[in-house]
Amino acid sequence: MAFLIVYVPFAIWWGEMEGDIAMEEWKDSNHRGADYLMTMPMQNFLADAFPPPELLEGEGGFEKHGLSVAVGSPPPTPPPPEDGCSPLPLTPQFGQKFGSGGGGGGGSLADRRARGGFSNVARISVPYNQPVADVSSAGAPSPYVTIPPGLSPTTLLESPVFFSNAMGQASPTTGKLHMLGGANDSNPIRFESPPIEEGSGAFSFKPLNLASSQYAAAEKTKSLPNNQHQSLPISVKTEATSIQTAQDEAAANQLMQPQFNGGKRSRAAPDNGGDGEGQPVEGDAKADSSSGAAAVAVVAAAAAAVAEDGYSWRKYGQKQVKHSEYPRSYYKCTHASCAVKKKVERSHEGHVTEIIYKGTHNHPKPAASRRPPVHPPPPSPATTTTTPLPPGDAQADHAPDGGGGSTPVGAGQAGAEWHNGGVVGGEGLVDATSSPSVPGELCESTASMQVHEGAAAAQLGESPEGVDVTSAVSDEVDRDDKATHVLPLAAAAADGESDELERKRRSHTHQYHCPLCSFHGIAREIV
DNA sequence: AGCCTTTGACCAGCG
DNA sequence: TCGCTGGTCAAAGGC
Repeated sequence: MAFLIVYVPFAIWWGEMEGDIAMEEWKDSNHRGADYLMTMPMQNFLADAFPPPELLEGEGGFEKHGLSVAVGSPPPTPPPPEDGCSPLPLTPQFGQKFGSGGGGGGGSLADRRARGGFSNVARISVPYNQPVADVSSAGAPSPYVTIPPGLSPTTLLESPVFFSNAMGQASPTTGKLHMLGGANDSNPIRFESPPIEEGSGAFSFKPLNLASSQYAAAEKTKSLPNNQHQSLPISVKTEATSIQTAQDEAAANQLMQPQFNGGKRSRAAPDNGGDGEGQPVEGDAKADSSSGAAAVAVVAAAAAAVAEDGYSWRKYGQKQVKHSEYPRSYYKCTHASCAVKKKVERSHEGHVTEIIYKGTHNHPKPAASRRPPVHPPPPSPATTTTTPLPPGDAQADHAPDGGGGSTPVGAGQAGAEWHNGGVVGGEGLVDATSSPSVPGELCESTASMQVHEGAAAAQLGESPEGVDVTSAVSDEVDRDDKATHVLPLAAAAADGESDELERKRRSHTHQYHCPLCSFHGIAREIV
């Protein structure tokens, strides 16, 4: 089946967060490829959201604002985030023993290796440490985040994750671009319906950088003036079996707001692989966020949405997969008649590197009641600061349940500051601002995150700070899971994968930055 | 008591 | 047919 893949990169901001976040690199102007195929039947959602490739290319590529989303298969149902909390990955999975490999405990050597978890260690840092600048320059592919089935591409696109505010920056993905046309004329990209083909779309977000780890971050901070953030790659993929309709939007809407209210996390830990799921971004966000409370909320919601879909999930397995550095956790929707499943890969640090949804929820999200109560975020000092929170620490609560976590706490309240990757193309920033709270999964440091109202401001006419959204069109052709699989940017770069691959990967991508949390997100279209 | 996570084992697909 | 790999099951235990 087709997948909707979303890559959400986490980035860590080093140094100033100001609006400067230039995501330049993100865009890959050259590669849009003819491949830009949006074959998914998601047209419904995406139609507006994605600009035609041509448009994108206008600027050498893609970088226009907005996300590009590829929809592969039937649009996933957008799960409204219910739980207010998004789980943050607090607990690294380092010593964790990974689920049984096929062989189970006694299993084959391979299994043992996999389970050993040892292997992971070596690999862990790779993706995260790379400085953004490098990445961008390198064109490193970013990791992705998959969009939950519950979320419709549209939702994602509009979600705060990608855009600073609910209003949503105009972006191909958001589908709002077309609306913004006037405002953002500068943007090359307009959202006319992008060429989307049914059946094969893929929507993905990739994490750009990899320096998610605090450790690395700390060091880099000093050294990297410009490269202020490192990102952690997160990919989210969704395989949707059915098409979503209004439901998605509704869900999206729900995600946007309610979530933030909840303070308490639900138990379920959706994305987390069981580790802690994300915790709602609380706290700090508020500090600065004041400026964009609303926007923040939205953003957070979006983030949450990505990270958590608002549904309740039960983890039924974990396993180290060969192609992935990190263990993959398997979740099922706890709803009686719902067969939706999702696979979540988390880094040892607890960052979600990839989420793959399979199926579509055939039921409404869990009652709001489950949403975590809002926890007042502890004021975090460094709201804007780059100091990355320790993965675990930052989060106040994580909202576990799949849905759970959808939102982080107070997301609305929390003001996590997000920057969307500006258009790399060098165009003006599109600001999107970020969301206050990001689901832990997506953003570890959510607590500290603040939201810039950039996006909102943008709409308002204010210039967004640092939020850049980049979109690129890519040639990407991969459809299968592997194809969708996200490689850490750093790794990719290091590996020296062909430029093309990276280009492809980056194509149709949009970047997002969260100054505080280092969350970088990239949406990528996969055909 | 219910729900969830953990994790070894089992199963199916593929080369 | 075998081995590898990914996905799922289910017992045990925790909250």
